[in-house]
Amino acid sequence: MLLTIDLDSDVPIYQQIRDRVVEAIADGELREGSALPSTRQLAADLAINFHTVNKAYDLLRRQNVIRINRKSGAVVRRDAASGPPGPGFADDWEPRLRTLFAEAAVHGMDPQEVLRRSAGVLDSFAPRRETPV
Amino acid sequence: MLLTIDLDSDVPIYQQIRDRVVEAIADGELREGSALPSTRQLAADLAINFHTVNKAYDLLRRQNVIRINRKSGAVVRRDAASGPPGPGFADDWEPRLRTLFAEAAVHGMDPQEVLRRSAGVLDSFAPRRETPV
DNA sequence: TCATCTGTTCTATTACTTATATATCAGATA
DNA sequence: TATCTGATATATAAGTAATAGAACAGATGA
Repeated sequence: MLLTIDLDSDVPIYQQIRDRVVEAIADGELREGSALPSTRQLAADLAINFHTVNKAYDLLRRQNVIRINRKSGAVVRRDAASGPPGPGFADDWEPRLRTLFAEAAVHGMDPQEVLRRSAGVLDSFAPRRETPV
Repeated sequence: MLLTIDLDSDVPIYQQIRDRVVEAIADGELREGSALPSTRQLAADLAINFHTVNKAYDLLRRQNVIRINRKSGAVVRRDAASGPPGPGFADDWEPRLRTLFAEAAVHGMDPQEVLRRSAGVLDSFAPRRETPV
């Protein structure tokens, strides 16, 4: 199974699918250019409605993570992670980092442990492909 | 103004209030034991319904960030950030860290820059109060 | 050619969430 | 006493999440 979801979670299913796909790309399980399952196929595998998968894929497309062609289906964008992030991305991303870290701080997690776990997560990701010469 | 919200955001208002309060605590703007505005007062300041503030405060209470007494109102918990975080907290927190970092990676943010920004956010927080002797 | 699978689009329904609006009550306060 | 507070109840309007069924056109492989 490429992807698992939790129907009991309060995170919407389409959001879980988006998150799992993004994580699979970061982990290197999904390479750039590789195809995702068809919406109907993934919906059948997950035993959910194909409209829900459609919504997740559309979200990934709007976030420039995948491309969707009528011909080749949903494909991980080759240029999603090439070059520096768009200028607007960090402006949207860092406040969310700040909120997440504040939550850890308030619950008593030591700053050093936050950094340790952060480094651990980053180490678990696949190394960036070298820019072709 | 203790707190500002964005009515145009797709983040629910009660969630924004929760996030801002958590951040204010991490920043040291809200000390442990200090009181939050009354629900009606904050609602008036923000020009929103007091039920929305009520929902935010109730969320903060269920997440053990504040205490609510009929007498003293909403107060930042003294023991929210004392001692190590509950064992279940990290299990809930780290997957969200992983999702956020995966998003950065997919959008081409360098792991070193992720770490740099992480350290920067942690540095912006107020130092933990020393455990009384 | 034919059957099938694909993405795309449309309408519809159910259940839940978000935010608002009133109203009431009891305890605390000045 | 008048006022502010938290707490609780009900109601409503708008939006979201997920489901369901249907239809169409392009692509695919037998």
